[in-house]
Amino acid sequence: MTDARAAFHHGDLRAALIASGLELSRTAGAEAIVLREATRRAGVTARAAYRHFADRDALVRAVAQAALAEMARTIERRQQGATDPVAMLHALGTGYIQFALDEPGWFDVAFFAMADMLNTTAAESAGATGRSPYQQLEDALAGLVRSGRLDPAQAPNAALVCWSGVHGFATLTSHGPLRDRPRDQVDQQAEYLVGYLVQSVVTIPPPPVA
Amino acid sequence: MTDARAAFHHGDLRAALIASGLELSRTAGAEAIVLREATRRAGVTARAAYRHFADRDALVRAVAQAALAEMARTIERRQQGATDPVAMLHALGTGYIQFALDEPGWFDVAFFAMADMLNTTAAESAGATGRSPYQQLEDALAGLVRSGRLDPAQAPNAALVCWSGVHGFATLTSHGPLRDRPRDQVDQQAEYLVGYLVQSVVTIPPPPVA
DNA sequence: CACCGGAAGTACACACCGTAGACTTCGGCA
DNA sequence: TGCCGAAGTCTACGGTGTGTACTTCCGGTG
Repeated sequence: MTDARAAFHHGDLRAALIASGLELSRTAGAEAIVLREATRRAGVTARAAYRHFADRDALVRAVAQAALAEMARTIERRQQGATDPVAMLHALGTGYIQFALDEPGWFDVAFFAMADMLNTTAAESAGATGRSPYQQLEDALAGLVRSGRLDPAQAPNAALVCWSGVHGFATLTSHGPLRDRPRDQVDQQAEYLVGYLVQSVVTIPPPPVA
Repeated sequence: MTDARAAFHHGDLRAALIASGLELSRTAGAEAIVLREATRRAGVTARAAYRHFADRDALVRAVAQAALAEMARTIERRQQGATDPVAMLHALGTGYIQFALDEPGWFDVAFFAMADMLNTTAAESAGATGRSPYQQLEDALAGLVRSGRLDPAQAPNAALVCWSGVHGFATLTSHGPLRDRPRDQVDQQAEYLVGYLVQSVVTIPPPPVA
């Protein structure tokens, strides 16, 4: 659908619009993606966008997938060289948070992509190794299970605890109440939190409270 | 500024606009707060809103504070009758999540109010007991410290871990990737997560990883 | 009591947005 | 060569936030 022959009047409008969307959302988040401005930057009439996207929301979703892929790449970069599953999980957590802090606009849009669980595992949301952030979490936990440091039955719970904790922290510190805290303090707290979560996971989690 | 004598041509337009804003945002979140529609519902010209709010954003923030207060009341209701600090903390966590699930629109707006840490402690964001959700967290942890179940030096870290975990879970399950999960399953996971966090807090947390 | 100053609300206007329908351009295939 | 369908343009509509200028009406002061 977006093969080379689709390059027609324009070069590849679909890709150009997504690129414009990334520019627009980088500083001001998802709501800054305005269809008319994106087409303007691509040197094309507003209505032309409708040949490639059903409506503005479809464009935003496409940009979101691109942002999520950017996030996956950031995480992969952090994980580079790590082979120990514990180190992998730790790098995943800090990479997730780092991306939210360094690219708050993209983190905001990426959440749109995540909003649909199916998209989270789509190829467009993946990094160089072809894994989306959520799949990267699954991978890291699978590594812990293989190395005998995590009860397989507890893996889903561990995913929940880790994802919730890291995502909450990322949200609170990038858009939320804690967004004005000095960066070095936030980095320190992130390090603490991720260390805390990783350590929790490699211990047997408590059973649900009755 | 909003005393009874301010009731002039209209009854109390400021309050009426906030009420309309709560209606509008209840189902569709913050972006559904459209100034013209709010004034329309108050039976007044669009421009009249500017006598009470600098711009749309100011209205949204005011609505956000009201939503945050609603959240505080939900939590208070959950805590009713609990005296044990552990039970208080547990009820806080589940109340926070319950509100996000039952009122996703208001939870979305409330985050706008939280976006400024000062607002989080403003009187308009408080429940019947005059405490905002963040203050309720501080109170619960202070109770744990008083009862000797939490090292005072670890209280800030505990706040961070709890808030991040609960907020992340609430976000993921109300607007995020997990929003389509069946409600009873989500409730079960919420119970697990909150129990997990509470138990973590009453244990000595691990030191930061070097 | 008359009056008038300022607060509350109105009328109109503007630029911008997302999107619909009909038209034009252009490349590849018969 | 001729034509068909994809890609993009033109024009238009209703909606939005917001600026400037005007009107309406209350409450305190002479």
